[in-house]
Amino acid sequence: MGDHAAKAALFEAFASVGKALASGKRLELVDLLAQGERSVEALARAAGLGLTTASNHLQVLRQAGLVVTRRQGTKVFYRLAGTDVAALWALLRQVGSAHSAEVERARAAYLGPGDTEALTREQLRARLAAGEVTLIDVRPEQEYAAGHIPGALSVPLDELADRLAELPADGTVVAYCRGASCVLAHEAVRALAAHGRHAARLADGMLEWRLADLPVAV
Amino acid sequence: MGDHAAKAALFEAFASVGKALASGKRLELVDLLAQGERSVEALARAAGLGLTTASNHLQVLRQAGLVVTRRQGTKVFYRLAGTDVAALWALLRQVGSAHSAEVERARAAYLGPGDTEALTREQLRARLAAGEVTLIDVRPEQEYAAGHIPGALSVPLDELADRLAELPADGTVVAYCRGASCVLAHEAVRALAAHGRHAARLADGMLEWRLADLPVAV
DNA sequence: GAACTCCTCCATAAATCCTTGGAATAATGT
DNA sequence: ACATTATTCCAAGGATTTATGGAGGAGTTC
Repeated sequence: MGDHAAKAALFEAFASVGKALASGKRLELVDLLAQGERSVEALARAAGLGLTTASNHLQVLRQAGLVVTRRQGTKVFYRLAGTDVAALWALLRQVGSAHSAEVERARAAYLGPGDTEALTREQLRARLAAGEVTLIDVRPEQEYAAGHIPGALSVPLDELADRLAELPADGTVVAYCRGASCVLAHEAVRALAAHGRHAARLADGMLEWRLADLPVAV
Repeated sequence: MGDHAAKAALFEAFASVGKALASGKRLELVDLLAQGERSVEALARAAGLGLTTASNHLQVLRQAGLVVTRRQGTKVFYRLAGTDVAALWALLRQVGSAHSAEVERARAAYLGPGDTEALTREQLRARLAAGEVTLIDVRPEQEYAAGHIPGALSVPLDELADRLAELPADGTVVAYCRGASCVLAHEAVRALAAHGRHAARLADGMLEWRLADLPVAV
């Protein structure tokens, strides 16, 4: 009947999923994995973690069922266990942004002043279809290769300053990156504006684009 | 620029939302709050927690922005900070059920054999509209009062055995409760079947009904 | 099979979290 | 003012989690 122990066990099982989301380091890993699969070493480097530390965190994520692995040669590639995991990460972020003052403060401090022009996905699609904008993907090239918005040009943020010549001088350039809390597009817009270009950014990023089931090019 | 400390701070801020979801006890509180607001004492009693323990957990949830409070006289009522929080809880459960073997095991152990007939929301609406079924809400009366499916009769599980006379002997009775991992409807169906009634349950429950923006009676 | 790469497992110390009782606070009633 | 009810704050122990080195396993190359 009202089996107390069984109920507690079920909620503890759900909590182990919550626990997986209870560390900033692990969330960084999830955020990276939402862009595509990666090896342990690549994840550790990208997240600035020690190898064993990264491996430990990945075990926690795996135990909770959020990620799965694939072995290729000596390397082990991790990826998210499903679209629903990406959706969970996106929703966690949204809830935090909507209700936590602490998140809002940290968001503003990291992303910078919210004065850059932002386009919704729908606006971007319309302006892309009309040929009114040049779209650039400012994530690292590897992430572009794992899937990007059709029509986007890969211009990693590092290379942006050197590759301004490739972008039309008079049109609007729209930058996008990983997702709603990714800093790359913000910085790209500021850099472009500093060079006198008219620039805007996609309000969120590739994560939300995929979740909206919009077409993805590879 | 690539301000490492600011990025870490933002992800830690998101993680504090994750931490709020990292305890089975807190998830029980969230599950209760998804049914409607309650006082601290009522929550502690319903979740089987010490008063100070419950208050502590509620502080964690509040700090993360998942719940908000309202004072009325000497009592403090807690409620979820928004629909998105309920959605987050529902999605966390779904992800756990989909990918974690541990969750599946605990779910089966708590909810019992999955042999009871389940209806989707759409099926239920159609059969209700056609007058083919009697719908009963087997949650505690207080939760029914805070909002229920239109046309449902309040028959808390405790009272079900004594109130069989109120239910048609030859029709189908459909029971529902809090949500997808709530045991009440499962037990109600088993109890009804044991008394020779034809019974089924709504596959999920009130939480998902609200999230689907279906009409709610009060 | 020896050397090598990549990753996981284990042990440990530091940090953090959970639970619990008792004191403090806030609103209400006498 | 004082007592009462409902909740939060504080402190302390015990349990859990985290970061990090070093040992061990799996797969590849020679």
